[in-house]
Amino acid sequence: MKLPPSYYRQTDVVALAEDLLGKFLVTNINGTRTSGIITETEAYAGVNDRASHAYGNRRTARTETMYQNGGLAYVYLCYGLHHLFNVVTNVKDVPHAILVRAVQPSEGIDLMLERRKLTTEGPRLSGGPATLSQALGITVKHNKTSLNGHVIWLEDRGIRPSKDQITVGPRVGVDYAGEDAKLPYRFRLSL
DNA sequence: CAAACGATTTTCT
DNA sequence: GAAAATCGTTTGG
Repeated sequence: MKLPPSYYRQTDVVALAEDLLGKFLVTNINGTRTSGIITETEAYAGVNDRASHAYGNRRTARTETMYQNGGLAYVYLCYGLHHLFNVVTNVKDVPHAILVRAVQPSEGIDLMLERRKLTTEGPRLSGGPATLSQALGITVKHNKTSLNGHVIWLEDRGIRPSKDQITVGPRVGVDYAGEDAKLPYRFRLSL
């Protein structure tokens, strides 16, 4: 069920981003499990991708996480207040990552509502890259956390999306990336 | 050491 | 639809 370490070392980050649709993202932060079905992802394809933090083989304290062997969480602060969760893929020194942009709540919805300070379910619970992190309790403290451990991990529970459930399009919020902003690296799943 | 800048969300008009 | 909120990372002097 839990995705094995070998899964994350696959080399085609775009194909992997699409494959993550329908997988479960699970956290167990303070002894309580919360999870959701991944419904939106974006691929960030390393040194040749102007939209990636690692474009041009840039190695800094922050991007170092992406250069690690696949199977880690890359969590960073965006706009000073949002924690964005990524899955690091490929092998060591190849800085590929997949941004998880949305999940459909599954387990622990009460706790997710509490973390988000909401009272009812809806798109605002975990329908964006920053809101899903907050709902699942993921923060920058979980940067470099192994996805093979017991805090954050991914599971395959047998959901096999059909092609007509998947929408492909350009990535969001990366206008600064020039031509690369138009690449079809965003994947959405309608259940 | 100073300054600009976001892989966004929420609120207000 | 526009604008604020808000700060670590990165870059330039």
